Amino acid sequence: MEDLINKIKTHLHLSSEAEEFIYSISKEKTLPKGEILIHQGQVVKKTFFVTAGCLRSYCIDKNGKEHTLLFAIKDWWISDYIAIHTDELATLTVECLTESKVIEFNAKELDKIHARFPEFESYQRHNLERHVVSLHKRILNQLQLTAPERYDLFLEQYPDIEQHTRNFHIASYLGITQQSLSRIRVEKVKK
Amino acid sequence: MEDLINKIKTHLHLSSEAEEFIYSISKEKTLPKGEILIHQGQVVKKTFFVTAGCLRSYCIDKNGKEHTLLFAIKDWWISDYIAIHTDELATLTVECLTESKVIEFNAKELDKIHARFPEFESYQRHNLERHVVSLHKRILNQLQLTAPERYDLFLEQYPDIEQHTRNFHIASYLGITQQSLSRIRVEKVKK
DNA sequence: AGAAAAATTTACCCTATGGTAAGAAAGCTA
DNA sequence: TAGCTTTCTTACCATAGGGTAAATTTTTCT
Repeated sequence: MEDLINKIKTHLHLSSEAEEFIYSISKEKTLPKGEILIHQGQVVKKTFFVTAGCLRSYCIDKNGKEHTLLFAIKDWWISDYIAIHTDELATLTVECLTESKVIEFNAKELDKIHARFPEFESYQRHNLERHVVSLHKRILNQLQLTAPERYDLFLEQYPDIEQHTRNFHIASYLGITQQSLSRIRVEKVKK
Repeated sequence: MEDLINKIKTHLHLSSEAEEFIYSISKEKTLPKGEILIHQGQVVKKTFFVTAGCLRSYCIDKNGKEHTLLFAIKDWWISDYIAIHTDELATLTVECLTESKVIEFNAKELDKIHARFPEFESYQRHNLERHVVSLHKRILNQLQLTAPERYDLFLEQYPDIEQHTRNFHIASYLGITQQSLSRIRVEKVKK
């Protein structure tokens, strides 16, 4: 819980009322590896702030193949924002890749923070702007880089994540098969 | 100019002061086809609201190939938000695909609207949330769909855009070559 | 309209990545 | 630690899409 409060405080003066509000609507949880927090096809009400461990969100396509949208480690948020903001059922699944600690919020309740404490508006706007930038970059990288280049970039961007993930998770993030990633890794070692 | 004001008014009560502010910091422009609004490698200061015509933003990779990030038609915003929000030089180029009308803003000045008229905060937050959702969907589509499927979806999402764009623009958005798109189009006609 | 430029199509072959399957390695559980 | 399960690697062949180039069509310019 401290982690979230501290993170906010680096960007914002947090009144004791606002801090109290955050406490009142959140629940800290420790989750085992493999736990599913959001199930594809179900209603999505929750959003999670990660304080330890590693989670990922992914969709399953018509052939049963998984495609990873996001890995979330300490200090990241994770949920199915497609579902939350379009009021549809989950297209994503969110699972714990390792034992993890999260702070759970009801997304609709959390949203009220902006009305009650307007100083959160611009904080949240900045978060969203940064997120948009990272998504723009990811799309451009997917368009212009080869699979080995994307893998190298991934390792730069998530330097410690291989402790937490299996290779097939990374492959499904990069848009290649597990076998291709395995070949790419072999080539890297040769050099 | 009316278009922008009207668009905002569908989401927000717009005070006459705020309307006045928007007028005071904006400039309406008619641009010929081929005009470049943002040049890769230069400082980005401006952002554009499109009221007529069609523009696109794209990057050029190390082999000289173009990759389209976004097409913008009536009522869309376009700029290089990577550059604006990271204070770096433009990685993108923004060009007019047809003669177009835009409302030009200095991005930093426009940003002040949130401090001066706080009601814009939540409006902008919602815009960003919707944009994030569309980017999440695009990434998932790129991961799970074949090129012909992505093309079909593109035609659904931008039903009238083929009037404005060349096929190689669309190919560079879908992440395929012009030649592949040509083959896909031939196959579609056969069915 | 006619010439020039640009875009599209088509054909050829090539390469990166996919699919399947089997064996090896690693990780988990009792 | 043994046995079971999952993941990773390797090998094979298959295929989607890429690269080059030339012919054709469309668009632009004067």
